[in-house]
Amino acid sequence: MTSDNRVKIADIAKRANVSTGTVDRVIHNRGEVAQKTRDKVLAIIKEMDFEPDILASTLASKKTYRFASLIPAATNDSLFWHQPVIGFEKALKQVKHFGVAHQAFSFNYFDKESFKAAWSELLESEPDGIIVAPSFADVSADFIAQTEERGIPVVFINMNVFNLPKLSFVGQDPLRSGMVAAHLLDFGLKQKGRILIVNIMSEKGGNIHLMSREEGFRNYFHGNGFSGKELFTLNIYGNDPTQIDQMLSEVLSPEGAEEKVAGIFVTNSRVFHVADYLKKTGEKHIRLVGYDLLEVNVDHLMNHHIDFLISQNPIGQGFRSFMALFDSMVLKKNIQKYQYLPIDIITRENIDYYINNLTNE
Amino acid sequence: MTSDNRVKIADIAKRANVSTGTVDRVIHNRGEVAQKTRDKVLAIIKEMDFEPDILASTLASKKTYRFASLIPAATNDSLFWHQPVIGFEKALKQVKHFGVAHQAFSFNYFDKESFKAAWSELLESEPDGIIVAPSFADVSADFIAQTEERGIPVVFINMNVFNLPKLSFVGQDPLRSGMVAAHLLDFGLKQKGRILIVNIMSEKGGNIHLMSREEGFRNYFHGNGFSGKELFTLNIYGNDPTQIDQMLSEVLSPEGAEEKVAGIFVTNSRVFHVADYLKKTGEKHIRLVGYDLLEVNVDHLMNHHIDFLISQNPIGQGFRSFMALFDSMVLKKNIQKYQYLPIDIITRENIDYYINNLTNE
DNA sequence: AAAAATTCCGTGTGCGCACACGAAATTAGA
DNA sequence: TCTAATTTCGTGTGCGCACACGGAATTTTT
Repeated sequence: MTSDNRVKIADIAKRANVSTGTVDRVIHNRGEVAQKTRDKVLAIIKEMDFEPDILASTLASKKTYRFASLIPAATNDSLFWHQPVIGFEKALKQVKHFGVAHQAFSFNYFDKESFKAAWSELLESEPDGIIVAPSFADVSADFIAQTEERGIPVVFINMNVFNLPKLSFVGQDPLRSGMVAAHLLDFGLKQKGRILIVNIMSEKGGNIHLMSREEGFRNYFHGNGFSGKELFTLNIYGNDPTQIDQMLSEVLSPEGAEEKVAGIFVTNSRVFHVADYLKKTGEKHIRLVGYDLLEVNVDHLMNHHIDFLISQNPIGQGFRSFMALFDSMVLKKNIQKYQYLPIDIITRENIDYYINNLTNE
Repeated sequence: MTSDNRVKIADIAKRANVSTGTVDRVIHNRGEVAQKTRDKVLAIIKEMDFEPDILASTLASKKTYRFASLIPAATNDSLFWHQPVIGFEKALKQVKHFGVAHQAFSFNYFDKESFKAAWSELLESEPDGIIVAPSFADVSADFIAQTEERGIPVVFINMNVFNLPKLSFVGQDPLRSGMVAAHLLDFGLKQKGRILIVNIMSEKGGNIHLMSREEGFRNYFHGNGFSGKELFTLNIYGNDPTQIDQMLSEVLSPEGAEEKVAGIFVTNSRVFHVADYLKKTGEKHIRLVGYDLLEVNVDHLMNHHIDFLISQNPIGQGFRSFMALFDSMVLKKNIQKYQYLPIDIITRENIDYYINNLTNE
C-alpha cells in the first residue's frame, strides 16, 4: 500500500553536502554553481540514479506549454481532416494536468495563400510547440526557417517534407501503402487482367502523396515479376461527378476498352466517386480498393461496392503528433524522428474496430 | 506561459464558508460532515465544476496501487504470451509516477494445476487490481468469487468468460476474426474450391477460442449465400510435426483428396506447421491464412508460404488491460466493459508497422 | 442544568520540487 | 590590507491536495 524509496533531491543534497537549492540549479543548468560542486552533484545524481518526480515538478513550476496545430479545415474535399482533431483532443485530455494547452489553426486545403496566412497567425500566437500538415512545401520552408530560429519544435503530420528540419514526422509511408493496395488486388484477381489506377486530384498541386502511392502500387507488380497484369493510369482533375463519370465510362465501357478492366485502385479517399459510378452502371465484377473511412466510403464498403479500404488512422496520427510534442517537451524524452503508422486494411468484417477506435485513448 | 484559473479546493471552501478540511471530507466521502453542509458543498462543487488536480492529489496521498498480472508463460507452445508483457511494461512506464507498481505471475498454458497455484500465489500478494488470462474457466470462477468478495477489480485479457463479473475484457472478437479470414480466402480464390479449416490444439481443452474462430469462418460463407466453396475441418491434437505432416498429407495429397484444396485457414498461431508442410511438399497454389506474428510465421509470410496473418495486437492487449485498471482505479474513470481490439490484417508489405509497433507507447 | 458522549469541523503539516531572495564566500580593485 | 564587485550558495515559501489531531458545537445522559 505505501512503499517507496525513490531518491529525491534532498537525498542528493545531503549526500553532496550542499543545499537542495544548489542541486536544483545543476539539474536545470541554471548556472551560479562552482564547477567543482557541479561535477560532484552530477556524479551523485548519476550514482544514485536520481529521476525527478514529474508530478511534484510540474506542480511546483506553474509552467504552461502551449501547442498549436495547423491542418486543413475539414470540408467536402477533405473530410479526412476532421479526424486528427479528435486525436489532438484525446491526447490533450490525457496530459492537460501537466499544464498543456492547445490552439487549433486551419486553412483551405487548396489555397496556398490561406495556408500562408494561417501560418503567420499561428506564429503570432507564440506557441511552444507546433503540429503542421505541410501542404505547400515552399511556404512551409519559409516558416520552418523561423521556427528553427526561435527554437520552436515542429511535428509534421500526415505529409512529410524530407529536406526540412523537424522534431518528428507522423504519418504513413505512401509507397508502402500503394504496395499493400497492389497486393490486395493482385491476390483477388485471376492471373490476367487490366488494372486501372485512378488519381482524382486538385488542379492546384499538392498531390505528391498520390504519386507516391501510384509508384508503390506499380513497384509491387514490377518487383514480383510479370504477373500478367497490365496497369494503366487515369488522372482526373477536379471533383465534378459528371465529369468523373464520363471519364470513367470512356475507359471502362465495353466499347472503349480493349480488354476488360478487372480491378481499380483509387489513390485517395475520393474512391467513393468510382464506387458511385460502378454502382450506377451495375458493374459487379470490378474489384475496387481505395483510401480512408469516410462515411460515403464506408457505405460502399458495406454494400460490396468497395472491396478494401486502406485506413491512415487519422485519429492516431493526431494523437501521436500531439504526444510527440508532449514527450519531447514535457517529459524530455527522445522522440523517434519518423513515426510510420500502420497501414490498416479494412473490410466489412473488421471495420467496426477501426471506426472511432480508442486505440490511443 | 503562465495562465490558469482552475478552481481548487480552497475556492470551494471559501464559497461554502467551511474549511478546506471539510471540503476534503465530502469529496472523499469520509463522513464526519453534517448532511446540510455536505449538500451545500456538493452543490458548490458541481456549480463551480471542480475537478481535483490529480498531480497534487497523488503527490499528497502517498497511496500506492499494486497491479498483478496472471498470464501463460511464453513457451514454444505459446510464444504469443511474450508480447502482452511488453504492453504491461509500456503502460507501467507511462503511469508509474502515479504510484503504480506491477507484479507478474505466470502459469503453464496446459496445466490447470499450475494455473490454480499461480492464482493462489497472486491472491496472497494482496494486489489492488488484477489482469488475468482466464484459460480455465472453472478455476477462474472460483477465484473470481474471492476477488469479488474482496472488491478487487479484475480485467480479462485475450480470452473472455462471459458469465463472470469483471471490470473489463480486452481482446479480440474471435467470431469476427474468423469472418475476416474467410473474407480474405474468399476474395483470393476462384469461384469454386474446397477450403480446409485446421485446428491445431491441445488435448487438454481450453480451445473455445478456436471453435469461435471456425464458427465465424463458416458463418461468413453461409451469410454470403452459396459461394461455391466447400468447407471441411481437420482437428489435430498435440503439436508433433511428424504427426501433423501425416494428417495434412492424408487430406491434401492427390490420392487422398477428392477435389483439390484451394485454401487453408489455421485457427491459431500454429499456422507455421502447415506452412512448413506446404513448403516441404513444394505446394504453391494453396492459399494460407493464420494468426499471430510469431517469428516463424513472419518468415513464412515473407517467403510467400503464408498469404495473410491476422494479428491480435498482443502488445496492445497488454497495454490496454493495464490502462483499464489505471483509468478505473487511479483516475476514477468509467471503463468500457468490452474493449475489442482491431483485427489487423498483415501482409508482407505492411508488417513492418505492426511488429514492435509503438501504437500505444 | 451540568456532565458526558457524539457529531462535526478548522488548523497545521507535509508530499517533492521550483524559484526568489538574500547571505556567505570568493575574487578583484585600490 | 581593506572595500567593492562577483560568484556561489542556503533558506524560505508555495504549488494543490490528503490526512491527522484536537477543539468547538451539538446531542444525549444523569
